[in-house]
Amino acid sequence: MDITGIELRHLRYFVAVAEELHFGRAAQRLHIAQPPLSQQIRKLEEAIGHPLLLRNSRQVRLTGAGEELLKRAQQTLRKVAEDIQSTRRIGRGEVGTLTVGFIASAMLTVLPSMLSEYRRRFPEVELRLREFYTSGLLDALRNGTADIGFTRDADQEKSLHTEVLLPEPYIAVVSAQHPLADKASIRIDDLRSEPFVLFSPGVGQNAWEKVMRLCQQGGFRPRIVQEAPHWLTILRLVGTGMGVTIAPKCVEKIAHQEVRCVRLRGANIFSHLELAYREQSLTELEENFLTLARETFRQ
Amino acid sequence: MDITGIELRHLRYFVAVAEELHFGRAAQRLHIAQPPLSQQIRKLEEAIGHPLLLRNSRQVRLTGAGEELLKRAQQTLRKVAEDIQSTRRIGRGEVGTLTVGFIASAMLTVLPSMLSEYRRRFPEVELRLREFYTSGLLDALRNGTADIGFTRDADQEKSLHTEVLLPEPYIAVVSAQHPLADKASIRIDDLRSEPFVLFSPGVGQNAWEKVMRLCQQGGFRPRIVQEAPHWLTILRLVGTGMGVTIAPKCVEKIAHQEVRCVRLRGANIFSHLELAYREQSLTELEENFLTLARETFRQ
DNA sequence: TGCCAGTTATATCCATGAGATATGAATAAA
DNA sequence: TTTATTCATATCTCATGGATATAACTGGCA
Repeated sequence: MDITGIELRHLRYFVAVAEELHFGRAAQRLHIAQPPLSQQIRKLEEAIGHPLLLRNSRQVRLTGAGEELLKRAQQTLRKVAEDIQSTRRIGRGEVGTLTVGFIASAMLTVLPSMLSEYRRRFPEVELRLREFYTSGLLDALRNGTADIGFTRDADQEKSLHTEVLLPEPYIAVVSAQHPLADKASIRIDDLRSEPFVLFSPGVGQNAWEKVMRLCQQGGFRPRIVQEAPHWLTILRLVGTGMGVTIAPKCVEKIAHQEVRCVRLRGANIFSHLELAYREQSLTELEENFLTLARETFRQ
Repeated sequence: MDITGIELRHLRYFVAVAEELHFGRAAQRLHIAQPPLSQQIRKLEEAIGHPLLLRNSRQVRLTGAGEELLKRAQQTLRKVAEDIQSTRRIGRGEVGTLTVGFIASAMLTVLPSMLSEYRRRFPEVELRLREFYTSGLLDALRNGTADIGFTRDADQEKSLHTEVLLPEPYIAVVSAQHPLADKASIRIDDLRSEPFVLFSPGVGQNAWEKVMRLCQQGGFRPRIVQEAPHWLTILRLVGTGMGVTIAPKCVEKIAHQEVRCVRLRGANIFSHLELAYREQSLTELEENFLTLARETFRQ
């Protein structure tokens, strides 16, 4: 038997004998009989090429080589146990790094409390948060810059999987001075002749088209007087009377005094907050995160 | 299979697959067929409780847990190899510490060059040298303060083994002014009426008795006027004309102008320079030293 | 001196399981 | 669709780890 024939079994047995200095007690501790223990120790000694234990039928002692190997084998056994623990913790998704991309409006939902809960449950996962527009987030997911993304109305992509977390109705946002400002609800075609301030189309083809289709159902094409990249900007502009906008319902959370949010009656198109990730190769880390996300948004 | 069922074999196999990312090539590298390799990897995954490799029949990839285990298993395999190397070096007696005790007169023989040669051959052995009288050296050997001793005419001790390295004839040392000073050789009974300066009897019963027997063969009991613990002291005293002495032949190496060394004709008692050590449990380190000592003194 | 007790080594047998061979299943490329 | 590649499954064989029984050795004790 050469070195490649040495197994952890030999080290476990040797450590037991070296610690007990007694084959019988060591065998008991290992839950095997004494003769096979003697045999395995002999094989180890043959593989190493030197005696490790001096036995006369009255006492067992370690040779110098045996003392050295005892010290090192104890280390090795401890190390292997630790290695397995550590591997299991990663396997359970308890340790590691997870980069989560999100669009700004996702932070207007239960996402913040979900992230908070995740940190509580998995304190040893380093959670990196990065804000994107949906289109940029899809790129980031594809090239691995982000592991999981919260997107809105993402375009379908091969290699990326998306699932709807939260379907939100659209609302109209108008200036507080606007004639429609105090209505409980309006119909989309009430806005046909209004100037529009809309989210920039660069954020995603699909998101843009949903708004266009909504207007189309009202029988008009919106007259766009301004585009802007953030809902806060858009709401401020709407507040000045520059125009009206159509937004997912969650945006009402950041509505201020100068604007009013009005429900859109009869609209059957929804804005979708989605969970997006690379289809293949979900780690346990990612699975754990996804599971919590689904649970949180289901309510 | 739980953790105690994990063997180095599993780690070796896993590292091969994880490095090759290909079961077939890994199996070749391990000189086994592919199916048993797959089986062993599966067992390892079951023991750990998490998948380590993601395989679809086109490619093999590591999971996060797999990457962790790969890194750690590589370390473990390297460590075990180093442990065995290190153990073997100690087994070969190439590393360690050896305490050698000796009597002063041993340094008048080939011992110094033997020690020099030993250091050349075993540079990683720390050689500790301690000077004793024979009786003290035997104590030191018994209680483990010294591992190997160079003694002279040691008393027999159970548990200590002694072997003769160098039988030396006795010589007479007289003052340069002494009537016998210029004889090529004398007989022991030529000294019958001389005053004697002798080595202290405390150094050992046997050594003392040998000198007594030598005188007895000359038909007299020596008249001892002085005892001293070092040959250099004795020779100085002899040089002053205080008396004569009987010494092992090697002492002539430190004879100075005021004394003369004279061969003793017809004496058949020899002083023995010996090698002494605990009988049981000679380490390779000690064996190597003893072998070189025997070789050196044989010449 | 010889017997006893305690301990390790040896002999032999059995059963587990590591590994081989043959084949199936899955998937990407042609 | 076919083919080539690759991993998994099924089955068999044989090596070997472990059990049992016993021998050999050694120190203590009568």
